[in-house]
Amino acid sequence: MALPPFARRVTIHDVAARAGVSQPTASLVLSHHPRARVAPATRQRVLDAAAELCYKPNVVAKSLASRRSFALGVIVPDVRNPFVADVITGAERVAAAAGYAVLLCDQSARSVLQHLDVLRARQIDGVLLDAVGASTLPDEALAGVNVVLIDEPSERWPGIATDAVMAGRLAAEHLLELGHTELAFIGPASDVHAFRMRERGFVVRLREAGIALRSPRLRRAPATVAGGRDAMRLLLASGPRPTAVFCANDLMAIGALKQALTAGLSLPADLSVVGCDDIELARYVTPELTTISVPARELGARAARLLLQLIEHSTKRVSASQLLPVRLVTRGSSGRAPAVVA
Amino acid sequence: MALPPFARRVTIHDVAARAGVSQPTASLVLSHHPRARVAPATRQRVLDAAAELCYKPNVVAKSLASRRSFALGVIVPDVRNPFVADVITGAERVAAAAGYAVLLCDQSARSVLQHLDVLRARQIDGVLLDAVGASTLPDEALAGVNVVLIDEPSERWPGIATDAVMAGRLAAEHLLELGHTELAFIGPASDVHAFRMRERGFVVRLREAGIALRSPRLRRAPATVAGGRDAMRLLLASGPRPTAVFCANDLMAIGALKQALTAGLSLPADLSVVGCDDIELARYVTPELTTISVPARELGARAARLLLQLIEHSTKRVSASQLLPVRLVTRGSSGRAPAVVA
DNA sequence: AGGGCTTGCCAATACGTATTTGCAGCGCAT
DNA sequence: ATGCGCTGCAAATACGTATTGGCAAGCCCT
Repeated sequence: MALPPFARRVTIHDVAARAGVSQPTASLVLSHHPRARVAPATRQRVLDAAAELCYKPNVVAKSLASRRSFALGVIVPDVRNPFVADVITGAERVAAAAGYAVLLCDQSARSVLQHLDVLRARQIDGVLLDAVGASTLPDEALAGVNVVLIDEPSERWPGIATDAVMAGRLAAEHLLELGHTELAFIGPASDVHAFRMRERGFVVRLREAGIALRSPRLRRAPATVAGGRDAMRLLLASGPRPTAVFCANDLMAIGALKQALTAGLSLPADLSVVGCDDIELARYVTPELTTISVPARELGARAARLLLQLIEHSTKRVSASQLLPVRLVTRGSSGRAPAVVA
Repeated sequence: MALPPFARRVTIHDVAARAGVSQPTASLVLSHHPRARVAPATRQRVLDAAAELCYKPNVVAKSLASRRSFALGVIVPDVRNPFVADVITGAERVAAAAGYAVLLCDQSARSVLQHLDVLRARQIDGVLLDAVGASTLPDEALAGVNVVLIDEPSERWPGIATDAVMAGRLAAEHLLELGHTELAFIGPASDVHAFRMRERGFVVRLREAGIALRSPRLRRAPATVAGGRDAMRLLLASGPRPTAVFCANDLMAIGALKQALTAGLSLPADLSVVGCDDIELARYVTPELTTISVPARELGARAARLLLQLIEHSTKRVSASQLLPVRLVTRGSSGRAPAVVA
């Protein structure tokens, strides 16, 4: 049943007319209302008519009438971060499978608050906030929206997070086992919970081993390759060189690693570098990056599933936020501590 | 003027009531209708009322009434491809600045045709198709939608592309200048125009230099790191080794480069590798990747601007598709051809 | 002074769907 | 036979905005 050119889109009224029923009846049938009292024969006529006319419901009208948009917002710091891209991929697949669209909201395009305003104006059904500093938002910013936080546990909103403290601990333990005692940390001075916890896990585990991380060996920089590079440059320029560095994410670690090579160090003989996230490119730098693997896509997928539950079952309180496990992936950028420390 | 808790959202009716005018008048004022005949005093009362009530228009209702969604769809093969992420970033910024939202449509979540259906149902105002094989779509798939193709020139739809043929030529010229005569190409067997043109430019330029690219040195693989790695493995296993390889994108080049190192070659002494795109990580592999720089973000931004023009001025025929220039970025992965070829 | 034109606004309607309510007709029990 | 409850549907209304048409008041002109 080909559409004539320039045909007006077929609406539910057309379907109703062809089936010989009223528009509300057609709506009842087509929205698959569970306890809809419609005679089987009538239902079939409506379904046939819809099929013959290739009826596609107008989501906008549906949204207005039902006050649901069948869309999720995903607010992220930067799509270009491969970890973030993985999270988005996981979330979008789940959303698409459930019939939801995904509105991409990058912090580089608008602020989080602006994005939330826009999403509200679109009657968004739910919002995923990924590592965007949700805890620093004013209370009313998220009022009345279904929200799931990614990698940022909170008592106020449900969330899915990875075991960031454990990530830090694993990195520390790995380096301790390799005999390192001169350690450093590079991470952002950000509000993002996961970064803070990775740092905390690392620092605490070192303290348990009797090692204190003093200020020059605790460097702050943006969570990017350039940030890691700059931090490493400063680290090498200030005081006695550490023999191992843990970076808050792989991008920083790659920058740090690269800078160390540029400075003439050989890795891992002179210096071990450990990252966090296990992005695909961790395997493609030289030496390959030892890192803490974090299930990014799974993180996005679970967050989306949780959000859909919130929306569809309007669950008030969801089970306590979930923690996804992380694991150490040993590659070439980490090795035994040099025998003698300068 | 704080909102009372659980307040119904303020609608244009509330604004009209407070300003003492009818709803249509309020609508006239608030939609900034250009030639709206409204007395200045009335206009001001409406604006004041809107400000006092913190009126935020409901985009869904607006969409239904105006048959525009103020949203763009961006259909891409994979957000996790850093080049694609850059394109998206450019597009989203432009869209956001113009008040449009961006619906992310990843091929891994739904097929292009499905995405187009979904977008149509949402009354999408326009769609950006990035390297998604638009030329292979059935004609009716894009009927009635504003479309701008990215990196895939076509007579049927407007588009923004990069000079892919030139990219291939530049790579060829660079390697020829370095004295290479044993060359190879690694690229996907895909419908994506840019990849085909990069290949063509490379092959044609070599032919001009009297060099024919025969089959074992023209390898097909998916446009990913893994694809590049596998292709390089096969390349090294079959017949006399080439001294230089051009890859259709940086991801493949990184995989190829890595595999060559694994095989014990030293770069660029034994083998030169050239990529295409200049993604950020091209600078962070070792050796740093020589590549053809392609303005990804600019590509996305221009495509979005063009699409907005199409939408807002409903231009029938846009100026012929634009071609963005590319340039060679020489780094460590390419060098002079070995003196003696085995 | 009266007719035409402009100005400023409102009433009515449209957009396409969901939902609520009410009304026939039927079977059943008395 | 009469009342009651149930079934199956349609009529009416809502969602929040944009747009069209028309009407009254005021102006200018002759």
